[in-house]
Amino acid sequence: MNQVSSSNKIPKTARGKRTRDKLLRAAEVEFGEKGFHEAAVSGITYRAGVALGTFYTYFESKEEIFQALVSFMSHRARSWIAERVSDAPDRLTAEQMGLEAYIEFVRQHKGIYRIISEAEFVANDAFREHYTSFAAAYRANLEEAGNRGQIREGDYDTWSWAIMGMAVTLGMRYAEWDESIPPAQIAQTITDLIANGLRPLKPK
Amino acid sequence: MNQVSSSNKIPKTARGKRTRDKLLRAAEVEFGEKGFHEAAVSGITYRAGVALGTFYTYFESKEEIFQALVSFMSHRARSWIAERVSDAPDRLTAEQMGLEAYIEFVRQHKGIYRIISEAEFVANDAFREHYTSFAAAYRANLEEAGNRGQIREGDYDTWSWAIMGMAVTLGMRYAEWDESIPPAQIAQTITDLIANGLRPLKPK
Amino acid sequence: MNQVSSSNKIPKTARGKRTRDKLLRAAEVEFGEKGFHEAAVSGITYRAGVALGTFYTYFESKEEIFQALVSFMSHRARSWIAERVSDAPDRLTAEQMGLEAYIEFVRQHKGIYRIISEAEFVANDAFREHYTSFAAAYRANLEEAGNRGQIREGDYDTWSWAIMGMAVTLGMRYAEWDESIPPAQIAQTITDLIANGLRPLKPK
Amino acid sequence: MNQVSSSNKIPKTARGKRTRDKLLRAAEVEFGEKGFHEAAVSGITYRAGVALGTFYTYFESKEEIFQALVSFMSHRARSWIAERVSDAPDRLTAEQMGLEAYIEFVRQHKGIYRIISEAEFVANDAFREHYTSFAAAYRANLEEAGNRGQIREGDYDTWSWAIMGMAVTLGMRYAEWDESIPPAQIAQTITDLIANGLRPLKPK
DNA sequence: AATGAATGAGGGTTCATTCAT
DNA sequence: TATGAATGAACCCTCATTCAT
Repeated sequence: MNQVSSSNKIPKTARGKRTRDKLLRAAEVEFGEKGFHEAAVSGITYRAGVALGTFYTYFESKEEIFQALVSFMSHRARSWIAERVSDAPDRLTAEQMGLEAYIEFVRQHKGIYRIISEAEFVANDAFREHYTSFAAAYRANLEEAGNRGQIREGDYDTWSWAIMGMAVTLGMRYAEWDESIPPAQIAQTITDLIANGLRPLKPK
Repeated sequence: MNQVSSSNKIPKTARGKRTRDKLLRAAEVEFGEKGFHEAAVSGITYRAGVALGTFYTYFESKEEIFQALVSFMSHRARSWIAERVSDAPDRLTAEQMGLEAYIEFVRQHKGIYRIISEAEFVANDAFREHYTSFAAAYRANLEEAGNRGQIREGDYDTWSWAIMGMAVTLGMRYAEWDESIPPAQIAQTITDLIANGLRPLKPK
Repeated sequence: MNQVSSSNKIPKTARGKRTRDKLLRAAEVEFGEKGFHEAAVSGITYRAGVALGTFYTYFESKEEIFQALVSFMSHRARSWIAERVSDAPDRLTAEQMGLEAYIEFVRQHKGIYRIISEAEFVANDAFREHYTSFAAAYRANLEEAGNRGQIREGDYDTWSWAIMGMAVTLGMRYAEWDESIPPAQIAQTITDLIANGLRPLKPK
Repeated sequence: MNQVSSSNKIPKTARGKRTRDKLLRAAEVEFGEKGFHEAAVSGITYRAGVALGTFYTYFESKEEIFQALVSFMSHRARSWIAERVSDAPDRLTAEQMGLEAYIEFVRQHKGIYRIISEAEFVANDAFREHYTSFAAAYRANLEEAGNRGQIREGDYDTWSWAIMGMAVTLGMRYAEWDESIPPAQIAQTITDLIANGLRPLKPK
C-alpha cells in the first residue's frame, strides 16, 4: 500500500511529459495557496488547463502528486542553495550565504513553505526525507569545518538540526510574515550568533 | 473566518461548564490524532460522550473550538516552562532548563505539537499569537541578560526567534521522531552552542 | 472489514425507523429496475423522498443496503410460500402449491428476481444464504414425505436442489418472460413430472 | 442498445484477425473474473497485450464484445455437450450424459457461468437466444423420445425448461460452489428423478 | 492498424451544520 | 440543555470513448 508507488503512469511521449509537468506546476500553486485539504484536484487541472480526467493519467491520487511535489521542491531548494554557496571561501561564510539563500528562496516560493509544513501530516515519508537530507548536508559541512579546525568539535548532529531549525523558523518569520528586513541582514545576525554564541565578546 | 468571534455560547450552569470541558478535552485528543481536517465534529462528540447536536451549544464551528484549543495549549506550555525555569540562577541556565522543559513538554503532548503546526493555516491568529508570545518572552529574557552583562548586546529580536526556532525543530526531531536521547543532553548541547557559538574555544 | 456489519446505524427513534423503511422500499424498486450497478444511491433517496445524505444515516454503503434487501426479500418469499402451503393435505400437493405460489410471487415482484440473480456477484453471502435456506426447506419436506412413505427414498439433497432449480428457471421463463400461462397450469405440469417422472405411465 | 449491430469492424488482414481474437480471449478472462460492470476495457486490452485504442478498431463498445462473447460461448457449450451425447443409445442415457457433460463444462469454465448469468441484464438478446436454443434442443429430444414411446407424452415445452433449470442450478451448486461430488453421480441421481419421478417404486 | 493521451459525465461518500423534539 | 435525524454542497476518482499521430 505504500510500495514504491512508482505507478505505471510515467508518460511515454513528449506530449505526456509536458502535460505531467503542467500538472506539477499547477499543483505547486494550488497546494501553496490553499493547503492540501482545501486544494482540489479540479483546481489543479483547471490551472493546468487540462481536463479533470487527465490528472489521473499521471497521478494515482491527490496524495501522490503532493508527495511528488514535496520531493521535487526539496531538491530544488537544496540545489538552489548549494549553487549559491558553492564559491564560499570558508564554512562560516558559506553558512551565512546559505541562510541568506534559503530565506530568499522561501520569499520566492511562499507556497513551498506551506507545502512542506503540511507534508509532515500528509506525506510524512517525503517530509522526513526533506529534513533529513538538509540536516545531513549541514552535518557534513560542520564536520568538514571541524576537521579543518575552522570550528570546534562537538555534537555535529544536534548542531546541524539546531541550525536548520533556526533557518526554518526565521524563514517563516522573515520571509512569510514580514519581508521588511533584507535577507542578508538576518543571515548576518544569525551567522554571528552561530559563530560567536552569546558570550560577551571580551569577557573579563 | 479567522476572527475570534467570542461567541455568546458560554455555559451558564455547572452542567454546561462540564459539558464544554468534556468537549475541549475530547477535541485535544481528536485533533491531536487526526489533525484538523481529518478530525470530525462527530469524533469529538463521540469521545466526549455527548450527542452531535450538543457541540453547537458550546461552539460556533469546528474552527472555533480549534482556536480555543490552540490558545489554551499555548498558555499551558508557556506556564509549564515558566514554572520549571523560575528558579534558575542565571540566564544561560534558564535557557537550558527552558529548552529541556520544552522538549519534555512536547514528549508528553505530542498531539499539541501537531495542533500548533496546523494552526498556522487553520487558526492563523492564534498561531501567531502563540509564537509571538513565546518570542516575546525570550526577547525579554535576552534583553534583561544583556542589561546585566550576562550576554553581549545585539539584535535580541532576531536572536529570540532563532533560539525558538531551534527549540521547535529539536522538539520535532527529539521528541516526535526519536525519544532515545534524554532532553537534558540535547538542552546541554544547544545551550553550549548558544553560549559559545562554534568558535574554537581557545583560538590562537 | 466484513465483520457482522451491524454498523451502529440502527435507528433509535420511530421517525428513524420509518425513514430506514422508506429507503429499503425505494431500494427494492431502484435495484429491481436498474440492477445493482446502474442503480444510484441518489435514485434511492429520490424515490424515498429524503435527502441524499440521509441514506448514510442508515446504511454504510450501496452494497450494504443491497445485502439487507436480499435477506429481507428472501425471508418475505419464504414466508409467503410457507403460508400458502401450510394447509396442504400431502407433500405432492404442497409441492404443487408451493411452486404455484413461487411463480405468483415472482410475477408480483419482478425486481426481486433480478436482485437475487445479481446478488450472486454483489452480495454472495446473502445469495448463498438465500438458496441454502430454500433448499433446506425443500429437503426437510422431502425427507418427511419419504419417512411417511409418500415418496420413495433417495438423495434428498440433490433432489431438493434440482426441484428448486426447476422452480427458479420456470419462474424466469413463465413469470419474467411470458405471463400468458397461468401459474397453476405450470405448477401442475411440473408436479406431475416430479411425481411420475418421464416413464410411460403404463409401460408394457 | 441491445440490438446486435453487426458492426463493420471485421478485420480484413490476418494480423487483424489475430488481434481481434486476442481481445475476445482476454475478454473471456476479464468478464469471467470481474463480471461485466467491474470489468474494464483497459483490463481487456492489457490482458490482450494491445493498446487501449486498439479495442475500438474491432468492437463498437464494451457491450458489443460482451454480446459476441455470450454467443460464442453458448455455441461452444452446446456443441461440446452435443458431441459428448452423440453416441448415446437412448434418450435417458443421453440425458444423463448431457447433464454430466454440462456440469463438467461449467467446472472447466467458471467464468462462462458468470458471464451468462449477467447476460440476462446486459445482453438480453444473446441471453434469451442462449436459453431458447438450449431449451429447443431439449424439446426436440423429448418429442422424438415421445414419438418413439421411450417416454410418455406431455407438455414437452415446460418439461424442457424444467430439466434445463435443474441442470443450471445443479451446475451452480455442484460445479461452482462445491466440486466434491463427481458429475456422474449427480447426473445419475437427476436422471433417475426425471425418469421415475418421486413415486414409490412399487406402488400398490 | 496501432498507439496512448485526453476527455468529462457520472456517482459514491463525507461531514459540518441545522432543526424539530 | 440535550438529542439525533435530516440536509446537501463538495469532491475524489473511474472509465468508456474519442482523437491526433
